[in-house]
Amino acid sequence: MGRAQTFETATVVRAARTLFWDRGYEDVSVPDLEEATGVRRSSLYHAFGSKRGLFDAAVDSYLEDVVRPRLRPLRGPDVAPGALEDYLRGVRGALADDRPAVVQSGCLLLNAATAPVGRDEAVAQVVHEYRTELHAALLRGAVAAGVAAPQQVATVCTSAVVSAFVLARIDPAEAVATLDAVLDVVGLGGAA
Amino acid sequence: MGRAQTFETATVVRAARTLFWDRGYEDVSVPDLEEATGVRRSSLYHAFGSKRGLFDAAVDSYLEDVVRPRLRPLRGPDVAPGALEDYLRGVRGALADDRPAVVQSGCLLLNAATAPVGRDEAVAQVVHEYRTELHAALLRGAVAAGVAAPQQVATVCTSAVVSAFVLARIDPAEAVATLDAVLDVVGLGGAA
DNA sequence: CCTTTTGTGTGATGACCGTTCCACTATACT
DNA sequence: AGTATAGTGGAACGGTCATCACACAAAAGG
Repeated sequence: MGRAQTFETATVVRAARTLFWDRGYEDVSVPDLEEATGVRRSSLYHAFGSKRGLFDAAVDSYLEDVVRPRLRPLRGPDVAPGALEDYLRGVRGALADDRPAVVQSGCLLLNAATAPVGRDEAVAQVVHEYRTELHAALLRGAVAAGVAAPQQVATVCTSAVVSAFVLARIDPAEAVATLDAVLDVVGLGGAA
Repeated sequence: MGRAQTFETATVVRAARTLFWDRGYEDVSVPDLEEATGVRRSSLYHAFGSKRGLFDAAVDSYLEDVVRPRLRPLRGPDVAPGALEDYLRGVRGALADDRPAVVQSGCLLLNAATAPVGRDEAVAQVVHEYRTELHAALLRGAVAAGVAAPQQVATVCTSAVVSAFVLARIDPAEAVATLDAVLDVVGLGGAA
């Protein structure tokens, strides 16, 4: 019963996610969100409760549509030997991409970690879980690849990914170089 | 000639630096700065021109008093073989420190990198130079330590330091674990 | 058809932001 | 002592922020 929503929730969340990803939580204003989504304040507040509610929806969408698909090959019961290398090269490719929107945004969650909103308990928790999930996935990849010290390799790879995303905003070339170096050190960087 | 300043510039900059370090540029308001420094707006604007001017002074102070002293052993003409390990262990110690103010603040510059103010050209440039300087210093340390592939080792260590500082705000224990792992992988982590 | 329920559009709310203006105070040079 | 100069305190500025209140629009159930 009642009037039907004139916008598609997923589309609006995706638009908001792009904006938050690029500019961070606090630098995006509600008028900015209105413009990007084409939906007026009152509707956004009706649907999401607050700016923060929309951000939380954007974070969920980020995890579901961006993070998990990239991690999928490392999470199933059978992990291919080359899955870790594939993942690292995939991230490398994304950061080396010319499209500036992709390059300069880094990671939505890591950006939030160092921002004021990162001091929020719930946000900090999500970021923590993200890193834990990433590390666990890379560990599975390291084991599957048969490296000598999988635990340390996984941690080093995780740190490379984290710092690459942070550097992406400042110096994409260095971000790529970081991933190349870790591929070398870990012994996956050969002519492959 | 004229009236003398009633506050010591260095002290005020240090207080502002602590605040910016902890909370970031945009989350610190001018009233916050007044309270932390004990100096009124008009005097701050007279001395530093703007909130941004005070932030720039805080960044200079951070580089001079925090970054460079820690990097000193890696910059002179003679670098000790253990200097790289000492540096990494020093950062580890700082992050493992119980004092919450130290632990949870990460790095003033890296925090700025992912924040809105990081999109400012001048700030991005400073952060880039910081990372370059850090990498160069670690490279000297890697050469002095006589590791097999100094270039890659330096890059991996740099990435570990960067991600440790970012993680410090969310999960200090993981930040420490990251540095431990890189010490292991690089071959400096033995019983030493 | 008419009522109920839900979504939308407009406009205003109080709070806070960084910055500026101006009168007043204190120092240093003549 | 007198005057030019620089620093300080306090109040105010316009602008923007996130949020909300209320009237109107549309769809579903009786």
